[in-house]
Amino acid sequence: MSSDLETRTRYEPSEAEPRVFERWEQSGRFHPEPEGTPEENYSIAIPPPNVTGALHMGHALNGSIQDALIRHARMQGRNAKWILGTDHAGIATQTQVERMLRSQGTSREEIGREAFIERTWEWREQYGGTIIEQYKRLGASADYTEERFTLDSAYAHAVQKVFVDLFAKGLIYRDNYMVNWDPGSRSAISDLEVEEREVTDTLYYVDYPLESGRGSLTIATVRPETMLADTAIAVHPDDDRYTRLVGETAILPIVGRRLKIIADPYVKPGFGTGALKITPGHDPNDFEIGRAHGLEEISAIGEDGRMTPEAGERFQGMTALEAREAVVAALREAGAIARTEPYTHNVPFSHRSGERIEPLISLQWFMRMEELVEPAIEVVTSGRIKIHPENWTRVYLNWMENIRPWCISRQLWWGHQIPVWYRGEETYCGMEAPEGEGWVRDPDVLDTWFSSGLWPFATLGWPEDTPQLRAFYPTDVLSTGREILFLWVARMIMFGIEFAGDIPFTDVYLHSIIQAPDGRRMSKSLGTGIDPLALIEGGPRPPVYGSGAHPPGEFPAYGADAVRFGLLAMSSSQDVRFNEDKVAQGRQLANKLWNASRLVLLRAPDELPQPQASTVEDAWILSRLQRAKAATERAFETFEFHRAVLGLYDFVYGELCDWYLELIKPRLYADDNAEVSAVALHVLSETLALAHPVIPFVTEEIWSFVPGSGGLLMAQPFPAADEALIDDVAEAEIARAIEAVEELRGGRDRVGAPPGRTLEARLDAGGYDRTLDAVARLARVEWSTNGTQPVATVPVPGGSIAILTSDAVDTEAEARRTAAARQRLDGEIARAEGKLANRGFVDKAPAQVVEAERAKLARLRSELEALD
RNA sequence: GGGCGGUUAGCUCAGCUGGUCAGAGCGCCUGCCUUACAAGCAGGAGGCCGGGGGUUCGAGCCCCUCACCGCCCACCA
Repeated sequence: MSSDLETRTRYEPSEAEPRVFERWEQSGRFHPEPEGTPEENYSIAIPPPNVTGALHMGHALNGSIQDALIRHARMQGRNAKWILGTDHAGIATQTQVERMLRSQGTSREEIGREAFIERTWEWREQYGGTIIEQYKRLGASADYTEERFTLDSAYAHAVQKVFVDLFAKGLIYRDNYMVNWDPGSRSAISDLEVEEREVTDTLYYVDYPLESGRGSLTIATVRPETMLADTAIAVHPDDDRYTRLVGETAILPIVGRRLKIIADPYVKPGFGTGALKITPGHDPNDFEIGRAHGLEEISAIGEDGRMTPEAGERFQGMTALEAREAVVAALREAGAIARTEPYTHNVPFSHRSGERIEPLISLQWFMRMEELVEPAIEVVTSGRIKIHPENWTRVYLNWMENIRPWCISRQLWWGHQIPVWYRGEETYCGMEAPEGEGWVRDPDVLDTWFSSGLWPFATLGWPEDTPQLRAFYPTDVLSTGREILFLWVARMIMFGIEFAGDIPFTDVYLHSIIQAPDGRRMSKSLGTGIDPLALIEGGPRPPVYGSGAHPPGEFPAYGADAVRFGLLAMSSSQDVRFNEDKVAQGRQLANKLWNASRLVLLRAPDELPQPQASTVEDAWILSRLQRAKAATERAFETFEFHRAVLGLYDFVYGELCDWYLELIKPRLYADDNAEVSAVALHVLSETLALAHPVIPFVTEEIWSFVPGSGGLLMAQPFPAADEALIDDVAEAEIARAIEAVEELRGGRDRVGAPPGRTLEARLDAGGYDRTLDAVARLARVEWSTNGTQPVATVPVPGGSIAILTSDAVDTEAEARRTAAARQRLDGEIARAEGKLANRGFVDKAPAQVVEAERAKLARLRSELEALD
């Protein structure tokens, strides 16, 4: 294997990653034994992806986050379990299978419920494993040995138990109530599955004649077809225009129904005509008003989206849209339409099917939330559960405080069937079918979110008292997108407290949403989505992703580490545009680590002493390493993953490779290099361990070449910062040397020195005692004490360096350059002097800030002086 | 209608409690096939930190306000 290291100058993720994953999985370390307490252990329950799903960017980002957290905890020596599984995803899955059936020329109605469910299970067998395999490709160190599915029999048992218990407590009830009817999936959906879209409709002004014959009342509506179900007209109680009419009766055009004119403060006098038709059967507000006033509820539109017999013979069977046209035509004919105007407003649509929601009254199961909400609020206000970023806490609390009943029944076949049976007037709720003949089970299934609300504990075996539950519940972190904070997170908290007896997790991390490069949502239908696997293994790059350095065509095979790095680097603010450069940056980092390791490993002797700093650069890199470790640790603690990865990148490039390795090359190439090898290897090993949670593959691969490493990097301790190794003196000296080298290189360039040429230079600055040779070598100069006139002078910390020789010097340009440098220094000196002359600054600023300013001034002055 | 983010180099973004904070990656320009890496190395150009007020000795960083952009929540026909 070591031949790879010698010959390969490029790290090949596609070659290494599958091999490394194999080793991990074989090691059994993804599966923790259910030992110890939840406090000692660490666990994360994955937001279960839909079985129907394929890995998208959201999964990949969240997977990268969770895996980083899990690996970090595991390396800290904690028994770490990443609970894995998939969700049966009622509507989504049923839709997919129905589509398949249609393509086969049949339908679910045709084959019947039992066969349909069977087909769906088959479908799941065939396609349900896809996303799990994709998580593996990402490097997810989840517990694959205990994969869960929300329809597994044990899980179903938990769901039934929760329902039965809540029913017994009276929190679940059945009622005729206004629901969001989704004509697309032919099911009720919850408020949270409704999305508002802006639509321009026509606002019709319709005259409703008064029964008294004394004129008419004009109302405004965008849905004239619903007037067939009107049962009243409402005006505001203080609306002087109408108060005299309250209690009178109007006649519903076309239908002729008598409508009472009522007063209700809900009506906005300023909107439309100030008179509102009340349709309790088809409008949520009207429904409330109707119940408050005891109005009749008429259902003119049925669950099939067509007009019911109650709409009248003329309209029965029409779709709502057809009925609208017919009603308008009839009204026009009767001269009842006063006028029309275009009207733009928000209209509810189904999140799932995309169809316009039809509010209607339906017999559904509901869950009362007040009792469960209270403790779920308390655990957050008390800080037992922390939400990150913090400002989402208020959003959570606000929603919880205004919570409404949850419609939990769905008119689907795929899901947890409601454990309720009916016989005549009797209703039975229980885990098993009731004894006796003639019972019919409720055909509806539960909202998918009802079952996924039990995820953190049902996956661990609840309601049984299992070792897994005892070892890993409560879990530690729940990482997810904020769009399901209410849909899912809030419900897990409520169910967790109520049924598992404790909060389900202590931290909720709401990650960024990654958008397409043009700022739109990543979506299949828009063509703005990309497949993370295409990034990892190579694949099509859609047009919106192609530009500049990344033209449309194919993604290169970046590898999983690069994708993980890139996604974490992008995840800073709440909405972030996908940036392929960041992924490329991750690939460069992997490659850099690989090559840095080659430099160190291929030269390290077999016998190494204890690593110990013997030079200033050794002390420097050890000191910088401690800072990198502390910064990484802090980033993990605060869920600031972009800082963790970009900080690592900066350390590896800006300190380890660009400077430390360059500084030690002469020592490394010497015959007796054991001492420096020991330090270099130590720093390399710690860096690999530090980076492992975010780029696990390449670090693990390199680790296998580290002499004496033995075992897996994933099982090594996570490096902790050692304060004792912080060395401010060494840091200052190397910082100074680096600046001098950079200044000199710039100077060389300006005097036109060929890259290979060694120049004569004179150091007119202090503080370089231990770095003289290093500066000379890295800047390719030879120190001289020659007092001749320099061809160029560069300012460096503590003075200046005079460049004495050169082949082709543009003295004029260099003079301009020196003048510019002088001008800059003059300016900075003036600014510093001004600051220090300011009494306010000297008196009020902290002493150390003032001191630093004085030191800065002194330094600038000496640099200016040295230029002359 | 309420709330939350964002507006910093050509592009995508960092800038933690206000004091070397004006940065990174990519792109661009100039050199280098220097014995870890050409998917590399070195150097360089490029920004009144969205506009306007204010607080402060000192403000991308705090306050107010305006303007756009994005998202979440919300029962105005």
